[in-house]
Amino acid sequence: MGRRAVHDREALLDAAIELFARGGAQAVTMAALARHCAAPSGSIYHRFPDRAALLAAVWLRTTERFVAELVTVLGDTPDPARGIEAAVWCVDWCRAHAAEAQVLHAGATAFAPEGWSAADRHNWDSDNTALRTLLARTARSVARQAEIRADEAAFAMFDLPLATVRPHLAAGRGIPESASDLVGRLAARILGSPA
Amino acid sequence: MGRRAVHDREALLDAAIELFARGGAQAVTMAALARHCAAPSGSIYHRFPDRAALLAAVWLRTTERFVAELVTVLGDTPDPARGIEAAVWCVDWCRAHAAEAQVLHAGATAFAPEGWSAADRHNWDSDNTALRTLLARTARSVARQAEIRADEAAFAMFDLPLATVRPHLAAGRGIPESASDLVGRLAARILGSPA
DNA sequence: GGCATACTAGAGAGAGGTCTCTAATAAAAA
DNA sequence: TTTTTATTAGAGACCTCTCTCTAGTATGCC
Repeated sequence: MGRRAVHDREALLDAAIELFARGGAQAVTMAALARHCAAPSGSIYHRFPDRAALLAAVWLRTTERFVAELVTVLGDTPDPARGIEAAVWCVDWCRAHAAEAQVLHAGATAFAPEGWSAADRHNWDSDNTALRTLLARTARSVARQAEIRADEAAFAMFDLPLATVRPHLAAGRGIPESASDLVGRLAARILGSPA
Repeated sequence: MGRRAVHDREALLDAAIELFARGGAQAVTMAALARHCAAPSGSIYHRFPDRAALLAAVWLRTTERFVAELVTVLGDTPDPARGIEAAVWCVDWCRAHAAEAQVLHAGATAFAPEGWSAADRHNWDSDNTALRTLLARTARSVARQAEIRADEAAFAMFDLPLATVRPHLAAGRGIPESASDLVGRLAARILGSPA
């Protein structure tokens, strides 16, 4: 099968995410990645045809991992209690994955998707529509049972945890345990369950 | 008094904010700003000693303007009703100032404050402590009257509107009117006033 | 008018990043 | 062993950006 890889794709992406967490997208350069991994630039270009492909891969792998876990947390037929759990889980995930949380929190636009290849753009689109339908379905289901509006339920489950986590990520701090508590309380208040 | 300025400081900052809204901090280069204003690079460097000073000015002017208006909205002795107004006002401000909202939403770290001059860093520090004490005082006052915790009140007044606005900013869309409604309802629910 | 001043104007050096290209190398397959 | 192939290795052309430096120009004041 040819020579065994010293720098495999996953390790390079891990390093790229690390660079991103430290200095934002502008710190994720092919040259910086090569330095950080002590790899020659050729090895980087062997995996990623250009910088846009690297940035796309950082975004896509991170979001896909996050959503895959989120799906299992939400389960098949989410109710308000499950919605609160999901909100708290988002906070806990950010605490456990500090660097990837920075990626998520920066949003796709930080990775210059306008420069991505057609294939990467397509993957991004499918991820987006899949996520949107998942969230819409979940929000509707929870909102019906909690007797509130769907946009309120959606906020409580997804925007609320990200908003709580955001100041800590921006400051480069870790996420305190109290953030999970706060999200649990607020989500409970919005979703109307006993606090 | 010397020659009249063709490119004055405020106009350059407006242009820089425009560039930021379109392409993030990496798009705010001295060269790009010069191109965008059809000014020679010398004129840019006449106003801003280096790129870090430009980025600092973009951040500082934007936040100082926002906070100055916020102070008047909050008034002297904020109560829960005033807190809800402030939350909705944040959303309306973002709608009315799309480009500056992008700056605010990106956070200071997007402007590489580690490279700022000592003077700019100092201004940033004072702004921060002033804002923090303002928010803490407001949150305490509102929380006492609403009989909730201070961190919950702070969330409802400041993090909540930013979180609601965030997805729209990230997508490059304008802020819909419905966002103001949503924030009003959620803030009312958290602050415990009649919805 | 003449002078001082504040600004415009833009060339150019130097640094760093992107990407291409060729050669070397290690491991699996024949 | 020989061949094939995936990968490492890194030199180098090209581009863009930052920042410096010198010269030119318009305006207010004496």
